[in-house]
Amino acid sequence: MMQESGTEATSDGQASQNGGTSMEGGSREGRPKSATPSVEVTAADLLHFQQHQVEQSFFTLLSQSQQNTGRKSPKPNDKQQSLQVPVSVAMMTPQVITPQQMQQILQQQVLSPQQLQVLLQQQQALMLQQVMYNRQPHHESFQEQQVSAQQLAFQQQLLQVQQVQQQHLLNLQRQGLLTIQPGQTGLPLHSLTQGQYCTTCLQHSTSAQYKKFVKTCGSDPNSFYSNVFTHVQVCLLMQTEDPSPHSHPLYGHGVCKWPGCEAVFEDFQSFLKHLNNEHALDDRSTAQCRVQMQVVQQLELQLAKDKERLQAMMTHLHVKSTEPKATPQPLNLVSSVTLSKSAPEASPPLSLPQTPTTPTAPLTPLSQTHSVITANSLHSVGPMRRRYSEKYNMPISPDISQNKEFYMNADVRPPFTYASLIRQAILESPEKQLTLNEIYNWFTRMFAYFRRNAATWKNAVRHNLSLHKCFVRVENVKGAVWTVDEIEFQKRRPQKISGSPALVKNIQTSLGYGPTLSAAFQASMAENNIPLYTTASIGSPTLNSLANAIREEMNGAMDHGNSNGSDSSPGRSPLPAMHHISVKEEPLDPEDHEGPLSLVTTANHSPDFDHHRDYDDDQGHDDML
DNA sequence: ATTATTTTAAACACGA
DNA sequence: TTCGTGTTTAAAATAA
Repeated sequence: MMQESGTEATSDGQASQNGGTSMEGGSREGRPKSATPSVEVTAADLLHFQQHQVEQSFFTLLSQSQQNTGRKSPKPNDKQQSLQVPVSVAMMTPQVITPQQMQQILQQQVLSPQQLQVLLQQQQALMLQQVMYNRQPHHESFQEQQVSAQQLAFQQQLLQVQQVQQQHLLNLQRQGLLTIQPGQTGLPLHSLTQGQYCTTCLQHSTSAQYKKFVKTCGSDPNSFYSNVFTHVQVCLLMQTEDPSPHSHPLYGHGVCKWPGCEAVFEDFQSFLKHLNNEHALDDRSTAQCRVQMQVVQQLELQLAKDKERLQAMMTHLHVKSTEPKATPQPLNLVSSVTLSKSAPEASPPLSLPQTPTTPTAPLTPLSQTHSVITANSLHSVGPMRRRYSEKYNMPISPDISQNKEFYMNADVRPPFTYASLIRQAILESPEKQLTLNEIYNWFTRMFAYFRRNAATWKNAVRHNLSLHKCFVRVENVKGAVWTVDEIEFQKRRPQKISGSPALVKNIQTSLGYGPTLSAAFQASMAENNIPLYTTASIGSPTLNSLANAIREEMNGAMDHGNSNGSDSSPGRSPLPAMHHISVKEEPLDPEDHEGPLSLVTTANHSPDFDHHRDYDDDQGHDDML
C-alpha cells in the first residue's frame, strides 16, 4: 500500500501512528503589543482589563488547586480529558474583531455572559472611538463625501458587531441567563439593525431609557455617533466603578462568573466556598479552563484579522488609521498549552503561568516551558473529531473563506468532514469535477494540515468518495473524475433538530447561534452588504471562487431552514460546544511542523502552493519518531 | 444508553 | 511487482 505509514500496522499495538513525542517548538512570537495606540486607552481598556482578570483567575485557580492534586485521571479512557488549549499570547491589545469571528466565539458558548458582554462592549467602544477619532479635528479638512464614506464603513462594522451582540443577547435569553423585561423584549434585533441603541448599557437599561436614548440620537449619523460615544463611555465607567465589596474576578454582582455557572450568592464568603467546592480542580473545571483559553486564543486570532480588515478599509478610504499599524498582526493562535490532564503527573500539566496583570503587557502566558505551543498542539489533537460544519447545513464554506489563510498556513486541522471538504474541492473546480489526484492537491494546497500524513488522509478521501453516494465517479477520456451529486449531498445532512421548541424558534429566527448556520448566515448577510468584505483580505482568484462556492452553500442552507422563521429546518442544533480539542491521551503525533502560529508574524513560509506537488513525501520523516 | 456519523486502518481487487 | 485507484469491512471516536 502506500508507502507512508512507516508504522505499518504491525503488531506493535495501536500506538503506532501517533506515537510519541511531541516536540515543541517553543513559542516565540512574543510580539509585544505595546503598540497600543494612545487613543484607545480608555474605557475599552478598562473593560479589557476586566476580562483579563477573569481569565487570569482561571489560571490562578487552576494552578493553585493543581498543586495539591497530582492525580492521574480517574479513568484511563476518560476522553475529554486531554484537551489542549491554545493560549493566546497577546490578548491585551484591544482590537476590533469581525462579527463573524465573534460569532465563532459565541457559538462555542464558553464565555460567561459577563465575559461576552465585556468583550462586546469593548469591541463597540473601540469602534466608536475610532469613528470619533476620525471625525475629529484632523479630518475636518476632508471633503464631506469622504467623511461620510468612512463613517459609513465604520458604521457598517459597528452594526455588525451589534448584530453579534444581539445574537448574544438572544442566546442569553434562551439560556435563561439574561432576564429581559417585558418591555424590553422587542428591542434587540430591530434596534440593533438600526444601529441605534447602546448595547453597552442594554444590560441594565430599561426600555424607557433606551427609548430616550434613541430619541436623543435620532437617525442622524453624526448625532448618533456623538451621543453613543459619550454614552458608551459613561456606561463603561459606571460599570467599572461599581466594585463589589469583595472583588474577585470570578465574582460580580453577587453572581459567580465562572463560565456557565451563574450561581448567585448572598455574600462573598458564600461565593468563595462555592468556588472551592464547585470549581475545584476536576475534569470539568479543567476543561472549562481550556475552553476559555481556546476562546481567548480564537478571539485574538480573529481580532488580528479584523483589525487588518479594518485597516484595509481605512486605507481604502484614505483615512489615517487610529491604530498605526494594524497590519498583519500575529494571529497568535498558535501558541497553546497542553492541559492534558491525562498527562499523569509527570510534567506539570498546566502550570499556566500566571499572567501578569498588566493590561498592556504582553501576556506571554505560557511563555514557559513545555507548553507545546505552536500549531503542534493544535493539531496534535490526534484524530480530529470535532467537526461542526457539516451538520447544520453549513458546510465549510463560510468558515473556510473566513479562515482560509489561516488553514493554509497553520497546521491546524480544519473542522470539516472529509465529505464536506471533498465537495468543496470539486465545486470549486471550473468543471465541477476533479480527479482523485486533483482532490488531493486541493487538500494540500488549501490546508497545511494535509501536508502531512498523506497516506492517512488520502485513504480517508478515497474512502469517503466511495462511501458517500453523493460522490459520483464519472469515466472520462483520460481516466475518471469525481463529481458531486448535490441532491444526495443535501440529503445526507438533515439531522433532526433536537432541542426545545424555543431553541428551534430562535434558531429559525436566525438569531440562534446555531453554530455555523445562523452565524454564517449573518455573516453572509453582512457580506452582502459589504461586498468586499470577504474578499478584501484575500483576493486571489481561488479565493473568489471559494467565496462563490460558499455563497452557493449559503443559499442552499438558507433554503433549508433559515429562511426566516417559517421553516422547519432540520439540522442545526444549538451550539456545537466548541470544538474541543481533545487530544488523545496518548500520543500526539510527533509534530514537526513548528509552524508557530504566527501565521502572520513570521512564518509565513507561505506555501506557495502553486507548484504544489504532493506533499506526500514530505511526511515520511514525521511519522516516524 | 443508544444510534448515526466520521475517521482511521487495512485488506483486496484491478489495471497500468 | 509496484503503484494509484477504488471498494469494503471494522473498529474507535464522536455527535446527537
